[in-house]
Amino acid sequence: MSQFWKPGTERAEGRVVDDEEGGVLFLCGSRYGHASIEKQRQRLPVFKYRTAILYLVETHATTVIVGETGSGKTTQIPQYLNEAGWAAGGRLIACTQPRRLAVQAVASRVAQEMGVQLGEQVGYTIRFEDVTNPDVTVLKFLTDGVLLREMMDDPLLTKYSVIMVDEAHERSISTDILLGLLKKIQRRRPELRLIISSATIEAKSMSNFFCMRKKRQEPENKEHGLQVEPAILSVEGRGFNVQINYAEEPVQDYVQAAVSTVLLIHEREPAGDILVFLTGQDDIDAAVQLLNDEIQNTGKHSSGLIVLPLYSGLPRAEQELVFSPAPRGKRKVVISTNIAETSLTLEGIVYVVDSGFSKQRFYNPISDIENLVVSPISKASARQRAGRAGRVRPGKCYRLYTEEYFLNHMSNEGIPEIQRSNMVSCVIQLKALGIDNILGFDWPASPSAEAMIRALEVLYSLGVLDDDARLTSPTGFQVAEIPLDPMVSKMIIASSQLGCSEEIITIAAVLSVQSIWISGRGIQKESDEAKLRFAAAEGDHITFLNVYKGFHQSGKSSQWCHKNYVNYHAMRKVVEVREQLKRIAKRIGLVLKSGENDMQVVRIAVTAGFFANACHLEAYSHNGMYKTLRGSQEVYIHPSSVLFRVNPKWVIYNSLVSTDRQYIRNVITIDPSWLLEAAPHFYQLQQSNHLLR
DNA sequence: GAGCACTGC
Repeated sequence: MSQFWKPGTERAEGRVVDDEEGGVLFLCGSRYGHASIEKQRQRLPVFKYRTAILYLVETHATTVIVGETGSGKTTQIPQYLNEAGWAAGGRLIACTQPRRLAVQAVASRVAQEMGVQLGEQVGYTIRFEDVTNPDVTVLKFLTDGVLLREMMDDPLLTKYSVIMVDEAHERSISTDILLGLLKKIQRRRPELRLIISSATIEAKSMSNFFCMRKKRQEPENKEHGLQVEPAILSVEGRGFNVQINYAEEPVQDYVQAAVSTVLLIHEREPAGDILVFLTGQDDIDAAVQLLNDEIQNTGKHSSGLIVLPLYSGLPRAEQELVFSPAPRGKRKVVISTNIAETSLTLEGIVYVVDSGFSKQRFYNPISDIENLVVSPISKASARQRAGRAGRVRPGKCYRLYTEEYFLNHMSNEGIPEIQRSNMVSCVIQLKALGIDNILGFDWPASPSAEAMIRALEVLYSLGVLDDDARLTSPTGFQVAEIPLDPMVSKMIIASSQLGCSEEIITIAAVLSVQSIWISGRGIQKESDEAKLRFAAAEGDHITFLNVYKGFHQSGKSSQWCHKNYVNYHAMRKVVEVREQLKRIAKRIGLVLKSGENDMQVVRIAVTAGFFANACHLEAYSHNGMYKTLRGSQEVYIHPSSVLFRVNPKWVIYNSLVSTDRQYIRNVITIDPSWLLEAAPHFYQLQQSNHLLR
């Protein structure tokens, strides 16, 4: 192994908190810390940890907490705050997480530690689930997205006295919006305490973001006698040391290199499971195949390996396999996407193999296309991946890249999601919160001007924003209330006027889940045939209505789904989303009505939201080439669509995926005259001549 | 005749 692998030099890479910075309280060092920090650090007993946190919260408007897995910050800090009386006077302490499962897990653990019933003093709120009691709940755990929704009714979050934002370093869109808004709220509510929990490497930039003093236009905070500079507090976790090994030479083929590394670990290292990080299904299937071939060919050499793939698209039952412990004398190898980096935690992992890559979404505001691209990960991600090896005992991490690359070429943080995404939903959310100057909003990381302008254009064309970029009434406010892409929301509002909202809400719910079909190798033929049973000549949206109707008539039966190659879990989610959408529709004054069997009116409602995605079949095109009306891009109907090879003259699509060709997915036929009715301002006279030609 | 990193309201 020494021929290939070189141990890391274990320096204090990226460590940003230091006692020389002043105002930094060291509770203890980091396991990555170097010798000088080790010497100076003090190990304080737990009661001082509590005292320190309370002191910081009493004296600092914002406190940035850094710490490692198992440091207890997520569960203990809320309890300390509660004991210190921050929840007195009917005020609440809120703690956000980016994921639903984490919210549930943390809330139930805190309730258990406090010896109270979940949903009483300690509760949680996630989409579709509110386990709180307004009269007695003092500690409330929630997803950051839910807190953002709450701000639409209560922009200053007046019922909370402390807000803790956990996992802020992950920089999800919701977290970034929330951080920007919290900074703004703090000017109006100087008594509000913020606790930002972040990975060490991000602590300094979080602290800088919340530092009021830097902005000259904010001198009034001194009047409140608060220290305006955020404090940074570091806590130690219970994680074990992970020895980092780097490739000696740059790796040409990371799938092959990952496979070789797994075999070497298996041959030379003591018992313990292996977790391999690759980028996606293709890589993973290839690696699984290579490993299994190796096991067959070499017999004894690699026996005792159990190879398991893991990615979110895998059927539920196969995903469950990775959680069961390996039988005695066997070693489990889990080959995974990023899902195992944050969303799932596997026990028993001692060795991590890190390819250094992941798939990331990138949005191009000029072409308005989102792409999935294999990209290098950040140091923060690399460290998170390595940490997965140290949960049960000291572990080892094998990085399939050189140390020189890690130190000198890998970026610290990675590009925040907000700079890689379409801004349409984000802009309408800020507008609804009364942020007028969208382009001047103080973000932790600013989205590109092009993306913001494109979003404003789209919202204007939908009639959601007026000439002064303010929300229109009622459409703009209604669209903002619906937790979906604004084009889908607009379609729902139109359906209320057209008298087919029951059908359109079903379509909106289906479009909001990944796929309602079961797919997989070996069942393509059967599932295609099953799909034909529901296929509608009008296109995919109407096909979805047929599936939902069948599911509903079966009594929402899982057997029915199984028989028809329909994904039962997805359909359950459709039902849940549909119910939520109906509640919201009623609240904002929409009419719930079925169009009965009139599918034309349903297609007109779809056009009202998605007119910008109209395409027409190229004349004399023999291979089904379409061109988009806006932009004249060449696109093709995706083979998964019921309209594939049918090639009607005029269609509208829901989404565009870009691979070797541009494919349009979820496609429906339209009459071009509807475009002019839906958006006369969008399709000007010139285009209308073209349309009628 | 293809292809789906991962969340979330």
